[in-house]
Amino acid sequence: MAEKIFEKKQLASKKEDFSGWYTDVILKSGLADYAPVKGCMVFKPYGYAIWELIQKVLDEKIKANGTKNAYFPVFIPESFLDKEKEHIEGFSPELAVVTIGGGKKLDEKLVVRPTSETIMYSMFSKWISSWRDLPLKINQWCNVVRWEKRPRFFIRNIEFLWQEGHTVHSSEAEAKEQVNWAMKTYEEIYRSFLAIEGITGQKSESEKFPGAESTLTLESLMPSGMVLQSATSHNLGQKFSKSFNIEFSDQEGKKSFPWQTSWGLSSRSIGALIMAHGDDAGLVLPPALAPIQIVIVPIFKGKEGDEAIINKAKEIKEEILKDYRVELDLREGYSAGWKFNEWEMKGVPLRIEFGPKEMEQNKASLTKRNDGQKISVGLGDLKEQTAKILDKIQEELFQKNKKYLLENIREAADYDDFKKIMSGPKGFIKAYWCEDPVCERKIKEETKATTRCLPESGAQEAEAGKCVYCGKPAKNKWLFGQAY
RNA sequence: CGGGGUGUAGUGUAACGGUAGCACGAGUCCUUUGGGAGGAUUUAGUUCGGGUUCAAAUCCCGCCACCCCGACCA
Repeated sequence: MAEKIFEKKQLASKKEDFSGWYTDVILKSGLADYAPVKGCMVFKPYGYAIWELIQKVLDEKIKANGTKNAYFPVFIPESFLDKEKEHIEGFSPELAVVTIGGGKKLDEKLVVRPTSETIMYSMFSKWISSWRDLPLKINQWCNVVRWEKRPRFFIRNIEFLWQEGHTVHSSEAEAKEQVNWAMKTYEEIYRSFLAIEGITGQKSESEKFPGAESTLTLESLMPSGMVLQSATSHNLGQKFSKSFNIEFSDQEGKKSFPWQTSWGLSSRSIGALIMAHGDDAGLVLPPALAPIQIVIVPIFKGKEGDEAIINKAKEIKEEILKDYRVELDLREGYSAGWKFNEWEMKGVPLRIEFGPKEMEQNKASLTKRNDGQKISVGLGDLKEQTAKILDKIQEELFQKNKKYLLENIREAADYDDFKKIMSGPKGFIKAYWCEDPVCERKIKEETKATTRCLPESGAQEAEAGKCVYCGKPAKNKWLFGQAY
Protein backbone atom coordinates (compact mmCIF):
# COMPACT_ATOMS: atom_id res chain seq x y z
CA MET A 1 0.00 0.00 0.00
CA ALA A 2 2.73 2.39 0.98
CA GLU A 3 4.52 1.58 -2.23
CA LYS A 4 1.40 2.30 -4.19
CA ILE A 5 1.11 5.76 -2.67
CA PHE A 6 4.80 6.32 -3.28
CA GLU A 7 4.29 5.71 -6.96
CA LYS A 8 1.05 7.53 -7.19
CA LYS A 9 2.24 10.65 -5.42
CA GLN A 10 5.80 10.53 -6.66
CA LEU A 11 6.81 11.20 -3.11
CA ALA A 12 9.51 9.49 -1.10
CA SER A 13 8.24 7.40 1.79
CA LYS A 14 8.25 9.28 5.08
CA LYS A 15 9.26 6.21 7.01
CA GLU A 16 11.95 4.87 4.71
CA ASP A 17 13.51 8.10 3.47
CA PHE A 18 12.63 10.93 5.78
CA SER A 19 14.99 13.51 4.25
CA GLY A 20 13.83 12.73 0.74
CA TRP A 21 10.23 12.85 1.84
CA TYR A 22 10.74 16.24 3.49
CA THR A 23 12.25 17.81 0.38
CA ASP A 24 9.68 16.23 -1.94
CA VAL A 25 6.74 17.42 0.12
CA ILE A 26 8.01 20.99 0.19
CA LEU A 27 8.62 21.14 -3.54
CA LYS A 28 5.49 19.30 -4.60
CA SER A 29 3.06 21.04 -2.28
CA GLY A 30 4.35 24.41 -3.47
CA LEU A 31 5.63 25.70 -0.12
CA ALA A 32 9.08 26.68 -1.30
CA ASP A 33 11.67 26.33 -4.01
CA TYR A 34 15.43 26.37 -4.29
CA ALA A 35 16.99 29.76 -4.95
CA PRO A 36 20.00 30.38 -7.21
CA VAL A 37 22.22 31.00 -4.17
CA LYS A 38 23.22 27.96 -2.17
CA GLY A 39 21.53 27.84 1.19
CA CYS A 40 18.85 30.30 0.20
CA MET A 41 15.25 29.41 -0.50
CA VAL A 42 12.18 31.04 -1.98
CA PHE A 43 9.07 31.11 0.17
CA LYS A 44 6.40 30.51 -2.43
CA PRO A 45 2.96 32.04 -1.81
CA TYR A 46 1.57 28.91 -0.16
CA GLY A 47 4.51 28.67 2.24
CA TYR A 48 4.57 32.38 2.90
CA ALA A 49 0.84 32.28 3.72
CA ILE A 50 1.60 29.91 6.58
CA TRP A 51 4.26 32.29 7.84
CA GLU A 52 1.77 35.17 7.65
CA LEU A 53 -0.68 33.20 9.78
CA ILE A 54 2.01 32.42 12.35
CA GLN A 55 2.96 36.10 12.34
CA LYS A 56 -0.62 37.15 12.85
CA VAL A 57 -1.31 35.05 15.93
CA LEU A 58 2.08 35.69 17.51
CA ASP A 59 2.07 39.39 16.73
CA GLU A 60 -1.26 39.82 18.53
CA LYS A 61 0.18 38.24 21.65
CA ILE A 62 3.36 40.31 21.48
CA LYS A 63 1.37 43.52 21.21
CA ALA A 64 -0.98 42.48 24.01
CA ASN A 65 2.15 42.12 26.14
CA GLY A 66 2.89 45.81 25.61
CA THR A 67 5.73 45.22 23.16
CA LYS A 68 5.82 47.50 20.16
CA ASN A 69 7.01 46.69 16.65
CA ALA A 70 9.90 48.60 15.10
CA TYR A 71 12.47 48.05 12.42
CA PHE A 72 16.25 48.33 12.64
CA PRO A 73 18.77 48.24 9.78
CA VAL A 74 20.01 45.05 8.20
CA PHE A 75 23.62 46.35 8.27
CA ILE A 76 25.59 46.48 11.49
CA PRO A 77 29.03 48.11 11.83
CA GLU A 78 31.48 45.31 12.47
CA SER A 79 32.80 46.98 15.63
CA PHE A 80 29.37 46.71 17.29
CA LEU A 81 29.55 42.95 17.39
CA ASP A 82 32.98 43.09 18.98
CA LYS A 83 31.61 44.85 22.04
CA GLU A 84 30.26 41.71 23.67
CA LYS A 85 32.97 39.08 23.76
CA GLU A 86 30.89 35.90 23.91
CA HIS A 87 28.49 37.29 21.36
CA ILE A 88 31.13 37.88 18.69
CA GLU A 89 32.82 34.57 19.43
CA GLY A 90 29.54 32.76 18.95
CA PHE A 91 28.57 34.46 15.73
CA SER A 92 31.77 35.29 13.88
CA PRO A 93 32.04 31.95 12.03
CA GLU A 94 28.69 32.47 10.35
CA LEU A 95 28.67 36.15 9.46
CA ALA A 96 28.14 37.63 6.02
CA VAL A 97 30.19 40.81 5.74
CA VAL A 98 29.86 43.65 3.25
CA THR A 99 33.19 45.19 2.27
CA ILE A 100 32.20 47.26 -0.75
CA GLY A 101 29.42 49.84 -0.92
CA GLY A 102 28.59 52.01 -3.91
CA GLY A 103 31.63 50.73 -5.70
CA LYS A 104 34.02 51.83 -2.96
CA LYS A 105 35.81 49.82 -0.35
CA LEU A 106 34.19 50.63 3.00
CA ASP A 107 36.22 52.15 5.83
CA GLU A 108 34.38 49.92 8.27
CA LYS A 109 32.99 46.60 7.17
CA LEU A 110 29.26 46.04 7.59
CA VAL A 111 27.87 42.83 8.98
CA VAL A 112 24.54 41.59 7.65
CA ARG A 113 22.60 41.04 10.87
CA PRO A 114 22.72 37.51 12.26
CA THR A 115 20.54 38.86 15.11
CA SER A 116 19.94 42.44 16.19
CA GLU A 117 21.09 42.76 19.80
CA THR A 118 24.05 44.96 18.96
CA ILE A 119 22.42 47.42 16.58
CA MET A 120 19.34 47.75 18.76
CA TYR A 121 21.23 48.20 21.99
CA SER A 122 23.47 50.89 20.52
CA MET A 123 20.24 52.79 19.98
CA PHE A 124 18.78 51.84 23.35
CA SER A 125 21.73 53.53 25.06
CA LYS A 126 20.63 56.78 23.44
CA TRP A 127 16.98 56.31 24.30
CA ILE A 128 17.27 55.26 27.91
CA SER A 129 18.36 57.54 30.70
CA SER A 130 15.69 57.38 33.41
CA TRP A 131 13.63 54.71 35.19
CA ARG A 132 10.71 56.45 33.44
CA ASP A 133 12.03 55.14 30.10
CA LEU A 134 11.65 51.57 31.33
CA PRO A 135 10.55 49.01 30.55
CA LEU A 136 11.40 49.41 26.88
CA LYS A 137 9.87 46.59 24.87
CA ILE A 138 10.62 46.35 21.15
CA ASN A 139 9.94 43.61 18.66
CA GLN A 140 10.88 43.32 15.03
CA TRP A 141 9.83 40.99 12.23
CA CYS A 142 12.69 40.62 9.83
CA ASN A 143 15.16 38.43 8.00
CA VAL A 144 18.53 37.47 9.43
CA VAL A 145 21.57 35.92 7.80
CA ARG A 146 23.77 33.20 9.22
CA TRP A 147 26.18 31.50 6.84
CA GLU A 148 25.17 27.91 7.48
CA LYS A 149 27.30 25.25 5.85
CA ARG A 150 24.63 22.64 5.52
CA PRO A 151 21.32 24.16 4.55
CA ARG A 152 17.93 22.53 4.71
CA PHE A 153 14.55 23.96 3.73
CA PHE A 154 13.09 26.04 6.57
CA ILE A 155 15.12 24.25 9.24
CA ARG A 156 18.48 25.74 8.42
CA ASN A 157 19.01 28.41 5.80
CA ILE A 158 21.53 31.13 5.18
CA GLU A 159 18.69 33.61 5.37
CA PHE A 160 15.61 33.03 7.47
CA LEU A 161 12.63 34.97 8.75
CA TRP A 162 11.84 35.53 12.37
CA GLN A 163 10.58 37.75 15.09
CA GLU A 164 13.03 39.05 17.66
CA GLY A 165 11.79 40.69 20.84
CA HIS A 166 14.15 42.84 22.88
CA THR A 167 13.24 44.29 26.26
CA VAL A 168 14.99 46.42 28.86
CA HIS A 169 13.94 46.40 32.52
CA SER A 170 14.75 48.24 35.71
CA SER A 171 14.86 45.07 37.78
CA GLU A 172 16.19 41.57 37.36
CA ALA A 173 12.89 40.07 38.50
CA GLU A 174 10.97 41.92 35.82
CA ALA A 175 13.39 40.71 33.15
CA LYS A 176 12.96 37.14 34.33
CA GLU A 177 9.22 37.55 34.15
CA GLN A 178 9.56 38.73 30.55
CA VAL A 179 11.74 35.75 29.62
CA ASN A 180 9.15 33.41 31.09
CA TRP A 181 6.31 35.23 29.34
CA ALA A 182 8.02 34.72 25.98
CA MET A 183 8.49 31.03 26.63
CA LYS A 184 4.88 30.51 27.72
CA THR A 185 3.75 32.34 24.60
CA TYR A 186 5.89 30.19 22.33
CA GLU A 187 4.58 27.05 24.04
CA GLU A 188 1.07 28.20 23.34
CA ILE A 189 1.82 29.00 19.69
CA TYR A 190 3.33 25.58 19.23
CA ARG A 191 0.63 23.66 21.07
CA SER A 192 -2.52 25.53 20.06
CA PHE A 193 -1.60 26.57 16.54
CA LEU A 194 1.18 24.35 15.19
CA ALA A 195 -0.27 21.41 17.14
CA ILE A 196 3.21 20.39 18.23
CA GLU A 197 4.20 19.41 21.76
CA GLY A 198 7.50 20.53 23.19
CA ILE A 199 9.57 20.46 26.31
CA THR A 200 10.70 23.68 27.92
CA GLY A 201 13.86 24.04 29.93
CA GLN A 202 17.19 25.72 30.52
CA LYS A 203 20.04 25.43 28.05
CA SER A 204 23.43 24.28 29.29
CA GLU A 205 26.37 26.72 29.39
CA SER A 206 27.68 25.52 26.04
CA GLU A 207 24.30 25.53 24.32
CA LYS A 208 23.01 28.88 25.51
CA PHE A 209 22.83 32.01 23.35
CA PRO A 210 26.26 33.68 22.96
CA GLY A 211 26.23 36.59 25.38
CA ALA A 212 23.26 35.52 27.49
CA GLU A 213 23.21 34.77 31.22
CA SER A 214 20.80 31.95 30.53
CA THR A 215 18.60 30.63 27.76
CA LEU A 216 15.19 29.04 27.94
CA THR A 217 14.30 26.76 25.05
CA LEU A 218 11.37 24.84 23.63
CA GLU A 219 12.45 21.49 22.19
CA SER A 220 10.23 19.43 19.91
CA LEU A 221 10.66 15.89 18.69
CA MET A 222 10.53 15.21 14.97
CA PRO A 223 9.46 11.86 13.46
CA SER A 224 13.06 11.12 12.47
CA GLY A 225 13.85 10.86 16.19
CA MET A 226 15.84 14.08 16.01
CA VAL A 227 15.13 17.09 18.17
CA LEU A 228 14.34 20.57 16.91
CA GLN A 229 15.04 23.68 18.94
CA SER A 230 11.76 25.42 18.27
CA ALA A 231 12.00 28.77 20.05
CA THR A 232 14.28 30.42 22.57
CA SER A 233 14.11 33.17 25.17
CA HIS A 234 17.27 34.68 26.62
CA ASN A 235 17.94 36.33 29.94
CA LEU A 236 20.75 38.71 29.02
CA GLY A 237 21.26 40.02 32.54
CA GLN A 238 23.38 43.17 32.48
CA LYS A 239 25.98 41.85 30.07
CA PHE A 240 24.84 43.82 27.06
CA SER A 241 23.77 46.91 28.99
CA LYS A 242 27.31 47.12 30.35
CA SER A 243 28.93 46.51 26.94
CA PHE A 244 26.66 49.01 25.22
CA ASN A 245 26.62 51.50 28.02
CA ILE A 246 22.88 51.48 28.59
CA GLU A 247 22.40 53.24 31.93
CA PHE A 248 19.43 54.65 33.79
CA SER A 249 18.89 56.67 36.94
CA ASP A 250 16.60 54.92 39.37
CA GLN A 251 14.03 56.52 41.70
CA GLU A 252 16.74 57.32 44.24
CA GLY A 253 18.81 59.05 41.60
CA LYS A 254 21.36 56.27 41.54
CA LYS A 255 22.77 55.16 38.17
CA SER A 256 22.39 51.55 37.28
CA PHE A 257 22.61 49.13 34.36
CA PRO A 258 19.23 47.71 33.33
CA TRP A 259 18.40 44.03 32.81
CA GLN A 260 17.65 42.82 29.31
CA THR A 261 15.96 39.99 27.47
CA SER A 262 15.70 38.80 23.88
CA TRP A 263 13.50 36.09 22.41
CA GLY A 264 12.72 34.71 18.99
CA LEU A 265 10.64 32.36 16.92
CA SER A 266 11.68 31.72 13.32
CA SER A 267 10.42 30.36 10.03
CA ARG A 268 12.00 27.13 11.19
CA SER A 269 8.64 26.55 12.83
CA ILE A 270 7.24 25.84 9.36
CA GLY A 271 9.77 23.04 9.01
CA ALA A 272 8.55 21.60 12.28
CA LEU A 273 4.99 21.82 11.03
CA ILE A 274 5.79 19.92 7.85
CA MET A 275 7.76 17.18 9.58
CA ALA A 276 5.43 16.72 12.51
CA HIS A 277 2.15 16.11 10.73
CA GLY A 278 2.80 15.17 7.10
CA ASP A 279 2.30 11.67 5.69
CA ASP A 280 2.99 9.69 2.51
CA ALA A 281 0.22 11.55 0.69
CA GLY A 282 1.80 14.93 1.43
CA LEU A 283 1.37 17.77 3.85
CA VAL A 284 -1.10 17.72 6.71
CA LEU A 285 -1.76 21.21 8.03
CA PRO A 286 -3.48 22.03 11.29
CA PRO A 287 -6.64 24.07 10.64
CA ALA A 288 -5.39 26.98 12.75
CA LEU A 289 -2.53 27.67 10.34
CA ALA A 290 -3.78 26.22 7.05
CA PRO A 291 -3.89 28.90 4.34
CA ILE A 292 -6.81 26.94 2.94
CA GLN A 293 -8.84 25.28 5.69
CA ILE A 294 -11.51 23.80 3.49
CA VAL A 295 -11.54 22.91 -0.18
CA ILE A 296 -14.83 22.36 -1.97
CA VAL A 297 -14.56 20.05 -4.96
CA PRO A 298 -17.74 20.12 -7.02
CA ILE A 299 -18.51 16.96 -8.94
CA PHE A 300 -20.06 17.63 -12.32
CA LYS A 301 -22.58 15.37 -13.93
CA GLY A 302 -22.67 16.80 -17.41
CA LYS A 303 -23.67 20.12 -18.91
CA GLU A 304 -27.26 20.02 -17.71
CA GLY A 305 -26.92 19.91 -13.96
CA ASP A 306 -23.51 21.58 -13.61
CA GLU A 307 -24.67 25.13 -13.22
CA ALA A 308 -26.95 24.30 -10.31
CA ILE A 309 -24.15 22.42 -8.56
CA ILE A 310 -21.68 25.25 -9.06
CA ASN A 311 -24.15 27.83 -7.78
CA LYS A 312 -24.91 25.78 -4.70
CA ALA A 313 -21.19 25.21 -4.08
CA LYS A 314 -20.61 28.96 -4.30
CA GLU A 315 -23.40 29.49 -1.82
CA ILE A 316 -21.76 27.02 0.57
CA LYS A 317 -18.47 28.88 0.27
CA GLU A 318 -19.78 32.41 0.49
CA GLU A 319 -22.61 32.02 2.95
CA ILE A 320 -22.47 28.90 5.06
CA LEU A 321 -18.67 28.80 5.40
CA LYS A 322 -17.89 32.50 5.03
CA ASP A 323 -15.95 32.52 8.32
CA TYR A 324 -13.35 30.10 7.00
CA ARG A 325 -10.54 30.15 4.48
CA VAL A 326 -12.28 28.21 1.73
CA GLU A 327 -11.17 27.36 -1.78
CA LEU A 328 -13.75 26.35 -4.37
CA ASP A 329 -12.02 24.26 -7.02
CA LEU A 330 -13.85 25.01 -10.25
CA ARG A 331 -10.94 24.19 -12.52
CA GLU A 332 -11.94 22.39 -15.65
CA GLY A 333 -10.01 19.61 -17.27
CA TYR A 334 -8.96 17.98 -14.01
CA SER A 335 -10.84 14.97 -12.80
CA ALA A 336 -12.26 14.93 -9.29
CA GLY A 337 -9.78 12.25 -8.29
CA TRP A 338 -6.89 14.34 -9.53
CA LYS A 339 -8.08 17.28 -7.47
CA PHE A 340 -8.45 15.14 -4.35
CA ASN A 341 -4.85 14.06 -4.63
CA GLU A 342 -3.58 17.54 -5.22
CA TRP A 343 -5.38 19.03 -2.20
CA GLU A 344 -4.15 16.15 -0.09
CA MET A 345 -0.61 16.93 -1.18
CA LYS A 346 -1.17 20.53 -0.10
CA GLY A 347 -2.45 19.39 3.28
CA VAL A 348 -5.85 21.08 3.29
CA PRO A 349 -7.45 19.85 6.54
CA LEU A 350 -10.99 19.34 5.27
CA ARG A 351 -12.36 18.49 1.84
CA ILE A 352 -15.99 18.88 0.88
CA GLU A 353 -17.30 17.00 -2.11
CA PHE A 354 -20.45 18.39 -3.62
CA GLY A 355 -22.07 16.67 -6.58
CA PRO A 356 -25.40 15.43 -7.89
CA LYS A 357 -25.94 13.09 -4.93
CA GLU A 358 -25.34 15.82 -2.35
CA MET A 359 -27.42 18.25 -4.38
CA GLU A 360 -30.35 15.90 -4.38
CA GLN A 361 -30.14 15.09 -0.68
CA ASN A 362 -29.24 18.66 0.38
CA LYS A 363 -26.06 17.58 2.10
CA ALA A 364 -22.27 17.68 1.75
CA SER A 365 -19.66 14.92 1.91
CA LEU A 366 -16.71 15.78 4.13
CA THR A 367 -13.31 14.07 4.29
CA LYS A 368 -10.76 14.72 7.03
CA ARG A 369 -7.20 15.00 5.72
CA ASN A 370 -5.51 13.68 8.85
CA ASP A 371 -7.24 10.29 8.97
CA GLY A 372 -9.34 10.06 5.80
CA GLN A 373 -12.58 9.77 7.77
CA LYS A 374 -15.63 10.59 5.66
CA ILE A 375 -18.65 12.34 7.15
CA SER A 376 -21.96 13.20 5.53
CA VAL A 377 -23.53 16.42 6.81
CA GLY A 378 -26.84 18.11 5.96
CA LEU A 379 -26.39 21.64 4.65
CA GLY A 380 -28.43 22.95 7.56
CA ASP A 381 -25.87 21.61 10.04
CA LEU A 382 -22.82 22.29 7.90
CA LYS A 383 -21.69 25.49 9.57
CA GLU A 384 -21.88 24.04 13.06
CA GLN A 385 -20.41 20.68 12.09
CA THR A 386 -17.51 22.25 10.20
CA ALA A 387 -16.50 24.20 13.28
CA LYS A 388 -16.56 21.03 15.35
CA ILE A 389 -14.67 18.95 12.81
CA LEU A 390 -11.92 21.53 12.30
CA ASP A 391 -11.46 21.80 16.06
CA LYS A 392 -11.35 18.04 16.24
CA ILE A 393 -8.67 17.80 13.53
CA GLN A 394 -6.60 20.41 15.34
CA GLU A 395 -6.91 18.48 18.59
CA GLU A 396 -6.23 15.09 17.01
CA LEU A 397 -3.03 16.36 15.41
CA PHE A 398 -1.82 17.77 18.70
CA GLN A 399 -2.69 14.67 20.71
CA LYS A 400 -0.95 12.43 18.20
CA ASN A 401 2.19 14.55 18.32
CA LYS A 402 2.09 14.77 22.11
CA LYS A 403 1.70 11.01 22.41
CA TYR A 404 4.68 10.50 20.10
CA LEU A 405 6.83 12.82 22.17
CA LEU A 406 5.85 11.26 25.49
CA GLU A 407 6.44 7.75 24.15
CA ASN A 408 9.91 8.76 23.06
CA ILE A 409 11.38 10.05 26.28
CA ARG A 410 13.58 7.33 27.63
CA GLU A 411 15.58 7.17 30.83
CA ALA A 412 19.15 6.04 30.44
CA ALA A 413 20.28 4.26 33.58
CA ASP A 414 23.88 4.02 32.42
CA TYR A 415 26.03 4.96 29.45
CA ASP A 416 25.56 1.63 27.64
CA ASP A 417 21.87 2.19 27.85
CA PHE A 418 22.37 5.71 26.52
CA LYS A 419 24.36 4.53 23.52
CA LYS A 420 21.84 1.80 22.79
CA ILE A 421 19.01 4.32 22.63
CA MET A 422 21.00 6.65 20.39
CA SER A 423 21.85 3.92 17.93
CA GLY A 424 18.21 2.82 17.93
CA PRO A 425 15.11 4.98 18.19
CA LYS A 426 16.86 8.16 19.40
CA GLY A 427 14.23 10.60 20.66
CA PHE A 428 14.69 12.27 24.04
CA ILE A 429 16.95 10.70 26.64
CA LYS A 430 16.68 11.65 30.28
CA ALA A 431 19.89 11.14 32.18
CA TYR A 432 21.94 12.48 35.05
CA TRP A 433 24.71 14.80 33.97
CA CYS A 434 27.33 16.34 36.23
CA GLU A 435 27.23 19.59 34.22
CA ASP A 436 30.88 19.35 33.33
CA PRO A 437 31.25 20.50 29.68
CA VAL A 438 33.84 17.77 29.11
CA CYS A 439 31.26 15.02 29.65
CA GLU A 440 28.82 16.92 27.46
CA ARG A 441 31.36 17.11 24.64
CA LYS A 442 32.38 13.46 24.93
CA ILE A 443 28.79 12.30 24.86
CA LYS A 444 28.25 14.34 21.72
CA GLU A 445 31.35 12.98 20.02
CA GLU A 446 30.46 9.40 20.84
CA THR A 447 26.68 9.40 20.32
CA LYS A 448 25.77 12.64 18.46
CA ALA A 449 23.44 13.50 21.35
CA THR A 450 23.70 16.94 22.89
CA THR A 451 22.08 18.34 25.98
CA ARG A 452 18.80 19.83 24.84
CA CYS A 453 17.72 21.30 28.13
CA LEU A 454 17.24 20.93 31.84
CA PRO A 455 13.48 20.46 31.84
CA GLU A 456 11.43 22.58 34.23
CA SER A 457 10.27 19.35 35.83
CA GLY A 458 13.77 17.88 35.95
CA ALA A 459 15.03 19.85 38.90
CA GLN A 460 12.29 18.81 41.32
CA GLU A 461 12.13 15.26 40.14
CA ALA A 462 15.78 14.52 40.58
CA GLU A 463 17.28 13.37 43.78
CA ALA A 464 21.01 13.58 43.36
CA GLY A 465 22.41 10.81 41.18
CA LYS A 466 25.49 9.92 39.20
CA CYS A 467 26.55 11.41 35.87
CA VAL A 468 25.67 9.00 33.08
CA TYR A 469 29.12 9.53 31.56
CA CYS A 470 31.70 10.00 34.33
CA GLY A 471 29.84 8.66 37.34
CA LYS A 472 30.55 11.71 39.46
CA PRO A 473 27.72 13.19 41.56
CA ALA A 474 25.05 14.94 39.50
CA LYS A 475 22.27 17.12 40.79
CA ASN A 476 19.92 17.06 37.83
CA LYS A 477 18.48 14.87 35.13
CA TRP A 478 19.01 16.54 31.77
CA LEU A 479 17.31 15.93 28.48
CA PHE A 480 19.55 14.77 25.63
CA GLY A 481 18.87 14.29 21.96
CA GLN A 482 20.34 14.59 18.49
CA ALA A 483 19.63 18.12 17.32
CA TYR A 484 18.73 19.30 13.84
C1' C B 1 34.65 23.66 5.28
C1' G B 2 36.24 17.96 4.97
C1' G B 3 34.55 12.89 2.88
C1' G B 4 31.16 10.40 -0.65
C1' G B 5 27.55 10.82 -4.62
C1' U B 6 24.51 13.14 -8.49
C1' G B 7 23.65 16.66 -12.64
C1' U B 8 20.18 14.78 -20.04
C1' A B 9 13.10 18.83 -22.04
C1' G B 10 9.10 21.64 -16.60
C1' U B 11 9.54 16.44 -14.01
C1' G B 12 11.27 11.25 -14.09
C1' U B 13 14.39 8.42 -17.06
C1' A B 14 17.34 5.91 -21.64
C1' A B 15 21.35 6.19 -25.29
C1' C B 16 29.18 1.21 -26.58
C1' G B 17 33.12 7.80 -27.88
C1' G B 18 29.35 7.78 -33.72
C1' U B 19 21.12 9.70 -35.63
C1' A B 20 19.71 12.51 -28.25
C1' G B 21 14.84 8.51 -27.36
C1' C B 22 10.66 7.31 -24.00
C1' A B 23 6.99 8.56 -20.27
C1' C B 24 4.59 12.20 -17.59
C1' G B 25 3.83 17.46 -17.79
C1' A B 26 2.66 21.96 -20.55
C1' G B 27 -0.27 24.40 -25.06
C1' U B 28 -4.59 23.78 -28.52
C1' C B 29 -9.19 21.13 -29.88
C1' C B 30 -12.92 17.34 -28.87
C1' U B 31 -15.06 13.83 -25.53
C1' U B 32 -14.71 13.62 -19.98
C1' U B 33 -15.11 14.59 -14.21
C1' G B 34 -17.65 10.30 -7.25
C1' G B 35 -9.82 8.59 -5.94
C1' G B 36 -4.47 11.10 -10.48
C1' A B 37 -9.75 9.95 -17.68
C1' G B 38 -9.24 9.17 -23.38
C1' G B 39 -8.12 10.72 -28.44
C1' A B 40 -5.84 14.17 -32.02
C1' U B 41 -2.01 17.69 -32.38
C1' U B 42 2.01 20.95 -30.87
C1' U B 43 6.06 21.87 -27.56
C1' A B 44 10.66 21.49 -25.34
C1' G B 45 16.79 18.91 -23.36
C1' U B 46 22.70 16.96 -22.67
C1' U B 47 24.11 22.46 -15.72
C1' C B 48 27.94 25.98 -17.03
C1' G B 49 33.29 26.91 -18.66
C1' G B 50 37.58 24.71 -20.59
C1' G B 51 40.29 20.38 -22.63
C1' U B 52 41.25 15.40 -25.34
C1' U B 53 39.25 13.49 -30.20
C1' C B 54 37.83 13.17 -37.12
C1' A B 55 33.70 12.85 -33.57
C1' A B 56 31.83 14.02 -26.41
C1' A B 57 25.64 13.38 -22.88
C1' U B 58 29.55 9.61 -22.65
C1' C B 59 36.73 10.55 -21.31
C1' C B 60 39.73 14.57 -18.44
C1' C B 61 39.99 19.40 -15.55
C1' G B 62 37.35 23.31 -13.25
C1' C B 63 32.85 26.11 -11.62
C1' C B 64 28.05 25.97 -9.74
C1' A B 65 23.96 23.47 -7.64
C1' C B 66 21.63 19.48 -5.17
C1' C B 67 21.67 14.87 -2.03
C1' C B 68 24.04 11.80 1.94
C1' C B 69 27.73 11.68 6.07
C1' G B 70 30.83 14.82 9.41
C1' A B 71 32.35 19.76 11.98
C1' C B 72 29.30 24.59 12.99
C1' C B 73 24.38 26.41 14.00
C1' A B 74 17.54 28.84 14.90
